[in-house]
Amino acid sequence: MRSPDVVARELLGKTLVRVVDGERLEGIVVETEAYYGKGDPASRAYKGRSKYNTAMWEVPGRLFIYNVHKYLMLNVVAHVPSGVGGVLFRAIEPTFGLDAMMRRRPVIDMRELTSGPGKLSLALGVTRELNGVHVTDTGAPVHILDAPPVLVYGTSHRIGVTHDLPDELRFYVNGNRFVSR
DNA sequence: AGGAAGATCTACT
DNA sequence: GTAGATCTTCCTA
Repeated sequence: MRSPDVVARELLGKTLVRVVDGERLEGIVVETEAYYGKGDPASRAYKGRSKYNTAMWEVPGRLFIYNVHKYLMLNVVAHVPSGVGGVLFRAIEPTFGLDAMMRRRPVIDMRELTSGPGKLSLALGVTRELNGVHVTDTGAPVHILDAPPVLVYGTSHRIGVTHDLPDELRFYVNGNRFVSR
């Protein structure tokens, strides 16, 4: 229940957990981006509320999933009360269940496994049915485990957006191999 | 109904 | 570094 940019920073270092087909997959969040609502031309909420993006207006802490090209983007809803916004997971450092991730996304170079929003969705077996799942519920098929905040981190403009805001809304763990670029 | 654009990725130069 | 694949949503007619 805070601004997307605050949540995006504080998600760095937390553990993203995915339970699928009886297997547990884990990774440390190393790259995120913040998206606002009206006023943010890069946001999926920019053009107003419709069926597919309605999660961005609703309860913070739930997943928001949508596609770009052939891939699914994994987001968590984040905003102050009665606000609009979300945080995109752009990269994780895989820490558990690597073999199961490799099955879903075979790669030679491990660095390619989860170093991008579309890549991590494939590796973690993300599907549209996960829309609306609460990430604070440790019994959920996708949830997040708390960890000490990463105090020093890098920032940049968001990647791949055609109309960005003046602020730098991409956050990443300095020097981590799994950061997308 | 049709076409364009997009928070991407891969393959090839 | 650039081109092309590919799927959902949105805009216009």
